[in-house]
Amino acid sequence: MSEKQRLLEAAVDYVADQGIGEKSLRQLAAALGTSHRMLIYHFGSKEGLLVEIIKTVEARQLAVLADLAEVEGESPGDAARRFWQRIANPALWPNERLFFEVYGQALQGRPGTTHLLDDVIHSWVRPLTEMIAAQGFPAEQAQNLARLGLATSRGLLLDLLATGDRAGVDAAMEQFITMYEAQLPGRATPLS
Amino acid sequence: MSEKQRLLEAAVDYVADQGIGEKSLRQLAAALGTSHRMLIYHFGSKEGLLVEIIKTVEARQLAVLADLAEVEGESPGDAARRFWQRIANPALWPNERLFFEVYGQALQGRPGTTHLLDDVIHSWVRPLTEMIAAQGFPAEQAQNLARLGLATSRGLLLDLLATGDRAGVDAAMEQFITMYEAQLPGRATPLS
DNA sequence: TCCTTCGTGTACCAGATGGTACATGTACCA
DNA sequence: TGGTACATGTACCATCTGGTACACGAAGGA
Repeated sequence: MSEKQRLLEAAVDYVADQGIGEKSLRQLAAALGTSHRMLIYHFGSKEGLLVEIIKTVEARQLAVLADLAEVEGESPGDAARRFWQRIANPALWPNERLFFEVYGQALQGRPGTTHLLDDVIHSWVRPLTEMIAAQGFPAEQAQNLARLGLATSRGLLLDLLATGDRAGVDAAMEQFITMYEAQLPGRATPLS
Repeated sequence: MSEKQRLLEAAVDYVADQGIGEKSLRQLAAALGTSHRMLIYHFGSKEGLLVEIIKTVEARQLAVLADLAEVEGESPGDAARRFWQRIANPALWPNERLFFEVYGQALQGRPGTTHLLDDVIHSWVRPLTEMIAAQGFPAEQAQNLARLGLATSRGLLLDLLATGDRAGVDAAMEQFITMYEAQLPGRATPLS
């Protein structure tokens, strides 16, 4: 692995812990055991470094999704539960905090961050839609459910990161999954 | 209204538009037609200003909630729809973008922002729980539904602010409300 | 009239900022 | 051996940063 790559990984770990907002190149460099001169050397400019950090954060987030291979014979509700258990894992919190920090800055148009907005929804909704459609939902409803499930997960994650109240948030997610299970095709729908 | 109050309101409007992240006192002051000297004079320090801005953002957010007086004879689903219509109103987007930007920074422990985390969940969940409990839900489930509804709304709002896809996000919310209506007490629950 | 409060302009400060110039070291390949 | 690509240290730069010192003026109450 190149020195550049090593520095980048270390930089992401550091800003995941400390926040990316107010850090100067010199602070960053000192924490990584190098000099601000080297960061400019490898990444061209501060914004160049920012862009690469964000790409890494994005990649780490997507890795969580990609890791969710399907389990044979698992019910849709249990798949959702496993999905949530994985996302809510405290080991991922630093990266998720950083994700939301950058998301917020991207919404405000900070240079170098806005490309994150292009994929932040659809790179998740696309695969989730496929998984849900495989349960027998019509395509359009599957997409609505994917988008809804993503939003609910992110919203509850924001709650969890703010309050740390794992039990309360878990209960809310369980409520959601219960409602989802009641919608599954092949089940009597109380309204029809 | 004091000069300080006037400046504060103008400052919040400005950072709602431009982001609060990288702005210096001088940039802020220039945009407000004053000098950085005056900002220090009125708010003591940059962080003092930051704190007051955040309080204002928080207050504006809560004003949206407080404005949701109950409507006689409205069904629970329609109340939820009205709730969402109000939140998703584009006129509120700048304030909401700023809200999420500050939220992200608070999660990373930026000084002067973290007090937002104390109330960001419960000041919404408390009143929502009451409204939902009034529909006949048991207390605990009402709280779960409130927390879930808040998270879902915020998650879909993040989606909306990133993609601008009002139709897609509305459809996802409609899916959620449909699932919610199916849970209402006094209705046959398909699992029991 | 005097005094106090509020607001403001000008000028300054020490320190930090992102970025650059230039020389140097080290490894490996021809 | 010489060269070339990567990496690094030192020193410097103009500019900007949050914050301060001080003087000044207008308003208003005693």
